[in-house]
Amino acid sequence: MLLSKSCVYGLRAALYLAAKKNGEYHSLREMSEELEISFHFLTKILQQLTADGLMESYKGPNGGVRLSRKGGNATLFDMVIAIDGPGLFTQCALGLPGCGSQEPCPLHESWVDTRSSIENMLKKTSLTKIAEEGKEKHFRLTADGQFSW
Amino acid sequence: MLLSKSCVYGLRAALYLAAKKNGEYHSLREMSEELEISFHFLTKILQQLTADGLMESYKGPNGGVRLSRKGGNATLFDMVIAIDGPGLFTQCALGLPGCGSQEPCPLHESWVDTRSSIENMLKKTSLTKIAEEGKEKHFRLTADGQFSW
DNA sequence: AAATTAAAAGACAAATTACTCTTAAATATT
DNA sequence: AATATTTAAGAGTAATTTGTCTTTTAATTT
Ligand code: SF4
Ligand code: SF4
Repeated sequence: MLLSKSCVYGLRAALYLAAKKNGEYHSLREMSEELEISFHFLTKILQQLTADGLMESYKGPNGGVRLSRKGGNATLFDMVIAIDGPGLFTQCALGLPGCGSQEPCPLHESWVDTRSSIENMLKKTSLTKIAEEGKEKHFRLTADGQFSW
Repeated sequence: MLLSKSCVYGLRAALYLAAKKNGEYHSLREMSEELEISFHFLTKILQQLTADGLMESYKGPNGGVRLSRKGGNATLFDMVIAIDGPGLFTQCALGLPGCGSQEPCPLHESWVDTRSSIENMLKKTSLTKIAEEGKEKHFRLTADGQFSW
């Protein structure tokens, strides 16, 4: 798997918030139900994202989470880094330490190419752009496609 | 992580055998020591590859494993499929079922592109080609670079 | 035939990832 | 002030991946 489940859930939640745009707080309960993600698990994941400054939260009635300024301008890459860390973009095809820093292997060139094609794709894709396209084209965020933007 | 550890170990072992080329059997003990992979774990992994017809094994003194005809002509893609299964090439960026078969999301196009760039890279890279280049250029198969072709 | 070598198979253990539950802290409403 | 709402934090459980150990099976050597 390219991305961990935590990461995928985090992305879905971030897209959810980006689509609602207006900087309102949305409760985790609401999000977990609409996105069909375990409430407590989602809580954990979004805690990471708020700790990382990509989201901000507010406690109490009508509280919830929303994208921070930083989060609103973020790309998929930023989200992936915040949750899965940089491993995907630094680690080596053969699991050897120090990719590229020592004598390379024949895989190196092709590997580094595809690795940065992943990286570039994630970097050029901003949350808000995706969310807008998502609303236009009615893409789904849930397995059953029941989620409406 | 793109590839599981099992998969990475399997690839290293396959490259090892491809580099030795002459269709001799190599014992798992020898390979596990040279490649610095746990003997028993490597055994399990290569059992999968022999079950899949990519390698063949021989018991008893001077026994071991070697690449089968099929394995000798295999690409990295074949190895990955045999160990990690097709998930990497079929699963979706957002973890939704049925990628592309239902209404797509805005991620779909970029996602499918990078996904097939991974796939193409693995498909165009044959084990034996890599092993030859590896010997020429003295690339490393182990963390410490001590392994010699 | 007996002993040795090496893979196959299966049970087991540790580590990581995925997920759940409970309690605490902050904010709002009454 | 008391109660309700909602996130934070932490402990605990389940599942998967990773790694180990033991026994069995096939082949060779003596
Ligand atoms: S050269 Fe190949 S083996 Fe060496 S670090 Fe880069 S990808 Fe890994
Ligand atoms: S369109 Fe997007 S969400 Fe839908 S299956 Fe393809 S990658 Fe996944």
